[in-house]
Amino acid sequence: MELNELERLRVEKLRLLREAGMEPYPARVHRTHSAAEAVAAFEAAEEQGEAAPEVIVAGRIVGIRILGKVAFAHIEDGTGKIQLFLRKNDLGESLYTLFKRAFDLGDFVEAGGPLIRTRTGEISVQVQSLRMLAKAITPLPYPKEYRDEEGNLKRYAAFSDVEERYRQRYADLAVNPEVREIFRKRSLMIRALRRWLDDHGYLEVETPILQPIYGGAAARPFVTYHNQLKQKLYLRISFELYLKRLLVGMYEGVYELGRDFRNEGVSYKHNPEFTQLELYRAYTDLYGMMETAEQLIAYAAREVLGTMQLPYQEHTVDLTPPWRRVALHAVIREGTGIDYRQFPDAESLRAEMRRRGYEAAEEASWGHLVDNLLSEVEPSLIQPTFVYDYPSAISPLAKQKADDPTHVERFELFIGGMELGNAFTELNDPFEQERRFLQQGRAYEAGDEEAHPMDTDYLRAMKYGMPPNGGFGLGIDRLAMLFTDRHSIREVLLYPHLRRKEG
RNA sequence: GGGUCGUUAGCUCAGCCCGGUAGAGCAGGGGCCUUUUAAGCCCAGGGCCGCAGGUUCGAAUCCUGCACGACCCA
Repeated sequence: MELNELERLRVEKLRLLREAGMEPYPARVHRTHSAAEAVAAFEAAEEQGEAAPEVIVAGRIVGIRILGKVAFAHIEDGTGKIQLFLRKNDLGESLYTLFKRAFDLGDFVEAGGPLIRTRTGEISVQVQSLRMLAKAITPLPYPKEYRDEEGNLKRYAAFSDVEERYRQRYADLAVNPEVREIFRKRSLMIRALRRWLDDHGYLEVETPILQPIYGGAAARPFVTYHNQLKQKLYLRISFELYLKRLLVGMYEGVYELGRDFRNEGVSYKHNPEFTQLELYRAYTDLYGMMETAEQLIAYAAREVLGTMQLPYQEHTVDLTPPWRRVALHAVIREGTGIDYRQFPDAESLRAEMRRRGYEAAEEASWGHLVDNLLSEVEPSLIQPTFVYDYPSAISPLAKQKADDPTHVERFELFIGGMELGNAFTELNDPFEQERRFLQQGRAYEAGDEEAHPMDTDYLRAMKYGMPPNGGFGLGIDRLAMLFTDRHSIREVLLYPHLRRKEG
């Protein structure tokens, strides 16, 4: 192990501890109270006029102030912080000296003694016994905390280098409590989504991540290989086709919450693997899914944040249902001045887009050009908005509108200027589905690498009869961004993808 | 993929324009200090200045390339 100067000094302290008969990495812990429990126990005793309880607390040292023959330290555990008050008279010469010489910021320790209030009124453990639980060799970049003139808690030189925070997330979490809070909220959010679905007749299921044919979205897959079966396999880009097969199998409502993988660029709202919720429900449609989306997300906000008014970047997002519903052609015309319905082929739409100063790639199909126009509008869709009626060409799994087969019953949900969800009245006509797959095949031939592949087993399932149904997919990471007011998906992923770096 | 910016001590940063061989605060080390909470005071340390090359008597500083990251655009 290569050690720097600071680490070598701490290794020397390991020796000091062992010489004093104190094992730096013992197996047993004798904690009687968490930090929060100790504080509560003291306050309860104080209120009852009883003697202060004796406790043993355990945690990481996050602050030390040595004043001579007396010292103060704060330790932190999963419930919060508590102060240790150490006196030479209480600990004895040798243990007190060992504390001064061998205990550092970042060490996990155990301290026992009665609870007291110090002169400044802070509830503290007046330490009689002290053990090392795990000596830290590498110093954690603990910031200093202080209160400014207005009394706001400020931090001095906090560990904030974005790259290092992601590469060493453990250190980030250890020293930045607000980062821990992001992932706590994320977990509560996912729990709330599950609870709502479980309470509304959805069955949670698990479907293959390794798939012989990928599908359910427009994206390039990661490819892998099964050696024994001598078979190419894809990491799933969505759960859609496997979940809808289950409706053929007579489940009325199913959902899956898990990881999708898309072999595409990284951005503030894209990571190659991301978490998705997909749900499907028989005997409903696009409009049922709009209500489901509203109820589900509003419920999670109420449970996790206690409010429907979310501060997001410089905006306040109001999640109170019902949400705005606007047709795709209308929202695009509103934002760009182009009514794409007047330009029904790629050539004329491309010309019109260029005339208005928008980029339009030569090889882009009509459907993709429409999608490009939507991207122009996307950042302005801050309040929850269902954009509905999408071109069939870019929606091979959705049912066409009865009065306009060039469009399908599909919506995308936008909140905070991001696409959060996608839903259809699901296509359940096997012959139409076959035509769509063939159409996608032609698009692939024409150079669209994201075109949907043919899936004959899916067609076979549909031929047995698939009930009319609605489906909705929700980007969990982006919802977490919204709930925690983070502008980057990496802030809501514990281990975001980074390029490898030597050393 | 393109553009802009960044990378200096364990952490947070200054120094770079205008080249002369590296600084601060915190952390760490030694000392004083028996109620502190950014504790205080004194002393002494600590650096492949992202990597490689070029220009120059001399490069953290100027130039080129590369790596990694941030932001914007595609």
